[in-house]
Amino acid sequence: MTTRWLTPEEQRAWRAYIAATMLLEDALDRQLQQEAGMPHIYYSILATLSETPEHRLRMTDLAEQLKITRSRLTYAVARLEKDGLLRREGCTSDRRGSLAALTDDGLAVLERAAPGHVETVRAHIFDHLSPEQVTQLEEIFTGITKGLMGDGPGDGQGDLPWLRRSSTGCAGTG
Amino acid sequence: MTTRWLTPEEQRAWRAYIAATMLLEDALDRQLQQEAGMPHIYYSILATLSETPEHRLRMTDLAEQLKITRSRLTYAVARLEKDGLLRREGCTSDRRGSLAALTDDGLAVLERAAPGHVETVRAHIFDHLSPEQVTQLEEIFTGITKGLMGDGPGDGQGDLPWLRRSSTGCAGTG
DNA sequence: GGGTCTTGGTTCAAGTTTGAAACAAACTTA
DNA sequence: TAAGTTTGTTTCAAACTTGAACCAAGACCC
Repeated sequence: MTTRWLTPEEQRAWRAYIAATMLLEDALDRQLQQEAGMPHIYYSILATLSETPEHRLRMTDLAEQLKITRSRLTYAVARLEKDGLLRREGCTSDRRGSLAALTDDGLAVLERAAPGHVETVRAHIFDHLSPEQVTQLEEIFTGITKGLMGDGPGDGQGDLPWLRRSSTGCAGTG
Repeated sequence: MTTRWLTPEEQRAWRAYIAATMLLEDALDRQLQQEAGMPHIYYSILATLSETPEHRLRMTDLAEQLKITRSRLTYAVARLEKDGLLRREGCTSDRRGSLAALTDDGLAVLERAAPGHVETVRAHIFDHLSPEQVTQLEEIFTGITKGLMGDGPGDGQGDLPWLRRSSTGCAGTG
């Protein structure tokens, strides 16, 4: 079948998206590198852990929530552990499993960096958007995400990791 | 001043954006790695060159158009040159300058990969969007980009590189 | 119990990106 | 024209990411 090229409108939207994404990632990384000594995705790891009741999560759950590979997460967690911001724990109920658990230091770093991070996000994004545009933003990217998650390996239906297994089944030390 | 945290709506939008962006970058990189043996940004370098009349551009112009650092571009161009997909040329009118020029091989690779790339972009994005959403997407990200470009080093006004200097001032060999 | 398959996670080597420092040509100014 | 400054680009070392290969533990099957 002959290629369905992008229309001029689509091209403009696509280029605008790419440009903004590049600049935004850069701005977030720079800000967090300055104020927390780590790139954005590392900060997100800490933030995600802090949102669970036990402040800990299995590696695979963490990776799937953040949409990164397990390999990438392994290295990131190793670095954060070396810095004392989180700790690894074995999983008692499934001895293959590993948990990443936020330390007090990690939580402190997170709380110190959060205001600056939020301010950056707000300044670069939400200050430019009307409430309707915020809604549009969510709808657009939720749809895209759904499409991208159905594609991957899996059955395309029950593939959402947080529906598959209890993440807290291992957090017995809390 | 006390932190202006994100509202629940903003949080949802932000998370949707982050998730989609991660998955999308992955999907594009994987597709282009498969079909063209290079990551998305490398493909974009070739694509950008192909859009100029002379199929060549100065390093700084290329970097600014793609929103990447000059350092990153230097390494990427070195790799692409090693692969024979582009060639470096000196700039005659300003002997500090370097040009990257698309080779015939580079153009061939680009043309072979383009349909698959466009199809991926379409399948993952535009197939999920109404025409109104395409317009919204452009407006939202154009605004964000403008904000991010005003911030950086520069006077915040005439800082658009393509208005500063003729890029073709060096392309004398065409 | 002994195969086999799957799942959770790490490791390896190669490739990519980063930010700062270095370099060189052009511009400015005295 | 000899500083000193700015601009265009590369280089360096360290950090990060990738995909494939690997290992170990659970699950399944007879």
